[in-house]
Amino acid sequence: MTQNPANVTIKDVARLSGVSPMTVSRVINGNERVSPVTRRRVEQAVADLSYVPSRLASGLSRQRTGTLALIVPDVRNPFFTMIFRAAEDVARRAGYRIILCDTRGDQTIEREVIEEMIAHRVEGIAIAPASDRSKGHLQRLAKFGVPFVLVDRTVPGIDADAILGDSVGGAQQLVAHLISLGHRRIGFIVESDEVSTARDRRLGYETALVAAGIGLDPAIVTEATVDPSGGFEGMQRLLELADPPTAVFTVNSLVALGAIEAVREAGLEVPDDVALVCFDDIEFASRLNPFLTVMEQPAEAFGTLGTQVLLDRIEGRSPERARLVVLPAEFIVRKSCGASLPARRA
Amino acid sequence: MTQNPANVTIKDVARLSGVSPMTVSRVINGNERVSPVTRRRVEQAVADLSYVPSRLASGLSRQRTGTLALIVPDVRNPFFTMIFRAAEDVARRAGYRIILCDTRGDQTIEREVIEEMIAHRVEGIAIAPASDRSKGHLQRLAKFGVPFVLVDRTVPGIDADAILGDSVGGAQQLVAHLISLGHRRIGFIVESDEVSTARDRRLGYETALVAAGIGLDPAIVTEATVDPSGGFEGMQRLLELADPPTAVFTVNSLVALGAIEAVREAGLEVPDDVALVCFDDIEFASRLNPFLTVMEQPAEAFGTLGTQVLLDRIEGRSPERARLVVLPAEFIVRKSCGASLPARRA
DNA sequence: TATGAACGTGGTACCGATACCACAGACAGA
DNA sequence: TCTGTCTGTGGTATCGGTACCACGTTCATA
Repeated sequence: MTQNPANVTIKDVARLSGVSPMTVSRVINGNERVSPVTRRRVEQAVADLSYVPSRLASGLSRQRTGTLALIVPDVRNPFFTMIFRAAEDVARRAGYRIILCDTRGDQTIEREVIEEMIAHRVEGIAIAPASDRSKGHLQRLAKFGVPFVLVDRTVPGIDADAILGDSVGGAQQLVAHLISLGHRRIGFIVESDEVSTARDRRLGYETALVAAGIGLDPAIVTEATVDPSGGFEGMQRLLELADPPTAVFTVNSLVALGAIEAVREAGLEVPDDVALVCFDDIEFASRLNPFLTVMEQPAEAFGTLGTQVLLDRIEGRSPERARLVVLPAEFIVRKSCGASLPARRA
Repeated sequence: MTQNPANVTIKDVARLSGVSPMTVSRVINGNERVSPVTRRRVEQAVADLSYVPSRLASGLSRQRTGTLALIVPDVRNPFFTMIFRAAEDVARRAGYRIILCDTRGDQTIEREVIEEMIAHRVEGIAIAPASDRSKGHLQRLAKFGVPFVLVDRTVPGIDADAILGDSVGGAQQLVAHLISLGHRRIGFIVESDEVSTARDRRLGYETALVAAGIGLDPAIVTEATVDPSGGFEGMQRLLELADPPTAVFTVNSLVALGAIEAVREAGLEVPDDVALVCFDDIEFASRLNPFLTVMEQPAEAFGTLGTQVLLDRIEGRSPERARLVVLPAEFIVRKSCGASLPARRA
């Protein structure tokens, strides 16, 4: 039995090629101050022994790991998956690796994951924080001097680079569209006010209503978890009202899916009985059935720009002040808003 | 300015609490042979300095990292995302972290990623290999003594623990169902024969046809990439035939989505003009529109069992021989197969 | 009172790589 | 021929922890 290659160290390579570990290190790292003959001998030994340098050791010695982290609340949400793919691409090109972490929107897990990443000595973090209560976690990152960029969500009191969507404007446009179709009683299924996108979308929702001279009715704004089951329950609550909304805006498309199920379970239909609009498209769902009227956010751009901004910050190319990027969303009218139906009132 | 806590080492903590680094190490690792008084002093110092032990250093010294890797061909595929979530859960409970890697089904990236994970000294890998050509990569893992478990796909010539779905049986059942509905000309859109699930599903497809006394026609079996665009092109090819199939089986649901688009673009409809069945449900798509007749695989179970089997192997609880787990799939009849339509022929 | 075990703690070497400095030899210019 | 520079290489300390062994105390038991 030959030795397990995972235990082969730089010294073994040095011994076999008859040079010092230092020279092997130079060859591995592409340092040009090595004679061609030596280089070849070392490379041969590396191959013969199947030597793979330990990133633990080199990271420790070099005091840098070349690793980033992307922390998101839910990898099942295609929006975040797309961000990851794009981020990975940019990171790889820049010579970094990226670790994906799922917090499940849970503060405790988020805290653990962040400690984890600090312990790993990642060089930077892109994070879609679970909520405003993530503030403490982010301050901890700042204290440790770990650069980070906020993706999709801000946190009050945290001054950092951020890549955001235009939640206020997008929501406003979605709701204005419903209004233009004649709706005046428009419900809103939204997640906790402790999430910046939820707050911003609520603001856009209210702005659109007020601009149209429609009074706000807190009874038709309901809080839910950001997944289909949350949307289901939220819609159920709205439908049980004495005077239910004729149209509903949901904070994202996962919530919309559940909302639709609730509508159907009540023996009603979308958009005939309840019109529906939401944020974020779900590619796979829309291909099968281009149904949801959505405000589609450029997920890849979130990942690409987020990573670039982070790398700029890490490598000291950023200005002192925090950078803020706001990405416009694309309004896609499909069936769920009932745009093709006759307007309710002229 | 206080010192950056990321640079605080065990020695700083030792100095502040007036003990040796060794004792600090004991406190950190919950070793009970430390007096309560000392323990409290050390804990205080840890808190005061915001000390977070370096996983690089401890990993290097301890010769174990407590890290696993999950390598998949496409994180956008909900099937793999579900596996990740489940795997993470099991890993966390067992005190391990898990790194998710996306190879994009690309051999080159897969090779890089595996080298990466070896360099990281992960203690085990769960992998859905890109194709049979991954064999070399897996042999490399074996050579390095890194335990690994195959998830969803096998590779000929690789003897390792594996968690698989019943691709042969599932495919057979799907195709038999189409036959029972009167179809005799059944197409197949499948990925490269270098992927075990593709081979197995093809085998199931052929078995079902032969069992029904239907001849095989290579003209209506077409190869495609495993995503909507592959399905789109595959279906286009089938529809262009002089004698196109009346029903089509696609290797998974992402392919099915594209196939449906092609059918529609040709001015036809599913299932009226072409019936459709496939593997893997897409939760988000099916909630919106319970349309696809599918063979749903228990994705979470793949992740859960895969990780458990891997951990057993790592911790020496496994038998010498490789374990093979085959998970049954669930047949869900919905609209795309046209089951509710009058049968074609009696 | 002597003995030995158990307890709490520290010293030292080492995990595997790299930074920094030193140094021998080749070679150019005076 | 002598000096000075450049090239290629090695020695040593160090990154931040941990394993292993040793040591002084305390305390129960003979």
